[in-house]
Amino acid sequence: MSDKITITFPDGNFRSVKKGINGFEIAEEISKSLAKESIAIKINSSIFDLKTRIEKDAKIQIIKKSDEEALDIIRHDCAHVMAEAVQSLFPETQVTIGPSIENGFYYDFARKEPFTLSDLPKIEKKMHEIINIGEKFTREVWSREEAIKFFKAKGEDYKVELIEDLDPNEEITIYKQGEWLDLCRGPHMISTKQIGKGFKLMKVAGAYWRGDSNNAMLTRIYGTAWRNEKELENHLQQIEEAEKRDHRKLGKEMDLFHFQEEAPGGVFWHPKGWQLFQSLINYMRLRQDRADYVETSTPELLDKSLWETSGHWEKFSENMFTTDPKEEKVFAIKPMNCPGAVEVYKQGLKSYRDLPLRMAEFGKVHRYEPSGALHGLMRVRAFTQDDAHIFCTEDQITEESKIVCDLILSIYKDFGFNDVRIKFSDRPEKRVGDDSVWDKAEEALKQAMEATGLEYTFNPGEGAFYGPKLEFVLRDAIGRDWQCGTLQVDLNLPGRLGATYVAEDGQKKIPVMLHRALFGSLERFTGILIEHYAGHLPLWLSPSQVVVATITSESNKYAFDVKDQLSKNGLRTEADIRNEKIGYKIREHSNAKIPIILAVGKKEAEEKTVSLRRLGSQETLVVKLDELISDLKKESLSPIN
RNA sequence: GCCGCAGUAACUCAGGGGUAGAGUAAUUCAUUGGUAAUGAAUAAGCCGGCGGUUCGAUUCCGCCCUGUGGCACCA
Repeated sequence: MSDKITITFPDGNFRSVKKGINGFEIAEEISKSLAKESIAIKINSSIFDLKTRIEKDAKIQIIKKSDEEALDIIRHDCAHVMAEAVQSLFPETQVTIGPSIENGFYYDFARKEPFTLSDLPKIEKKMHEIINIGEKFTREVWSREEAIKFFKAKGEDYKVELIEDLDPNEEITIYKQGEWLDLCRGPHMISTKQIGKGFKLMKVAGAYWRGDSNNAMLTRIYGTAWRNEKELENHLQQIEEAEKRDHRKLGKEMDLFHFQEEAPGGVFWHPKGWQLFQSLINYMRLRQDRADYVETSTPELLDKSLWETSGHWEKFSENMFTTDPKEEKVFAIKPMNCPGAVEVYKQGLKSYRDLPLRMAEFGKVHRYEPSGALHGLMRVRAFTQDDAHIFCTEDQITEESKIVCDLILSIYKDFGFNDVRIKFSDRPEKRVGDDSVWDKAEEALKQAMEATGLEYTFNPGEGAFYGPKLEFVLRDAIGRDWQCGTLQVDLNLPGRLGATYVAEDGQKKIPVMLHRALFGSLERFTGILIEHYAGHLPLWLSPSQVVVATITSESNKYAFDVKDQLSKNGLRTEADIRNEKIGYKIREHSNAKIPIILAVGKKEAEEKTVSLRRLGSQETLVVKLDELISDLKKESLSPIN
């Protein structure tokens, strides 16, 4: 038997090495600098500690600190170092879990007094000390009994619970760094020193043990970690950039909307915000008209019994607003539009010839969202859905679903959202209807997805209580994901609410109902657009499109003349004839995110021109008034016109 | 809903057991100017609400409301 094995590198080169060699030794054989740089090894597509012995022929790749794959390991190491720092500073603290996450890591601690922001600098300082010492990470395999005994003795109840719940066949591995140790699968780097300085503790938060609100609340510390300080700096700057785009901040600055104490989760739309909101509705209405939808409107208050019949009451009564019973009847404020839509459908006898019937409604719904969930326009208690219910036959599900998918993607493109992901969710635990019906609904939706050829990910158990659903997640200008559109195949509610149609054979049948929303919540979508565009709305959406600003009062008359002509041509225009310097006016209107500022003075008045300046540009352009009007008329058209 | 943090002038924020502060905005006056802040003066506050401690609370303590960062939830 040979004591040699063959390792193959990513570039296809291979070499014969002694059996039982580890990644560090391989790196050293190649070069000293590589050995210094390396932190882990990929063996046949799984990542291991650098010191892991290789016993068989394998494809390997040395992971250097500068590699993309290093991030996860650095972050996980950071979590361990933070836990050590915390336990050395606050010995009464129990550790639980501490994974790496997007952009960083966290660790959940159990402690009587939750940590506060003011504890972070101390912990961070201690972390730097631990990193500077350069404690070696070492891996050990323990027996289950040994591990349980050890953590029990230490009073680490959560760790004991974790070990007890591990798969009995799984090896129990412990990672030590200096004196401190943790139950962990790894991998880790060689030394804490390799973490470097590219990390920062960010915030503290409460988090339930094992993500279950029935369990104890732990105290979680979040950190961000990168390969070097420059990357960290970069990340912090990105956070700042996102804060600048915050729709709550911009909404105030642009005078779009406000919230107040008396209406938690309710939006007060100001004239400009409402203008934007209406532009979106008008756009969607046109798109729907062209896609053969009809539009309806149904009552906000419906007898509670209707919600019991639909099944909403059973699942969501806790989250529904109801009226104070002035008579026997209790009314519920609608949290969804579907029962109303079915009632409209049920008026008059429907034939298979009427199907598919695509019925839209810009319905305002109210949901009692948990107080902690509220967030600006993104999560409110009263919002407007661009809802529609497509009544169709089972045979039509695939085609109709495909049409909806195409419509959604086409609409998102009009706002510059080209990166859209689709999630497919199937039956949840708490649901209505027989499994055979669910089988049919899920199968139909899957077939529809096949027909579109679009890629999707699978979200088991996340469907609506009446049917499986698709969710459309779009990525904005700075790479954040927002879940907006949805399509749900419902073979349950139409039957429960008594909808029928007469089929070709003269028999009454129950139609299928597809629920779909494209923007989802208009309020939320407005918020997303504000952040996506950083307040720089395209001309067609901008509530104020043009400001005509005078240089001196001499040009007031001309300014009003320009404003009138633009207004007559459908451009939302204001004149600013205040006794202020032009620089002041430019600054103010730029801050208010007005897309186009026209400065007019003596010269412009004489020549019938304007001096045009666009938001975000320092350039000025002198243009003839009539040319400007025809250009802006074109530019301000919505994408559907 | 749970854990942490916050609430002071229209806005952004400082302050702190003894009559409340700044910048911006507003109002008035002067200034008529060429592309991101002209100058001066004036006025502006139940210091989120309710209780408690105290001679005295905007400040300290408790409860509540709202917001906020997470967790949980999201038809």
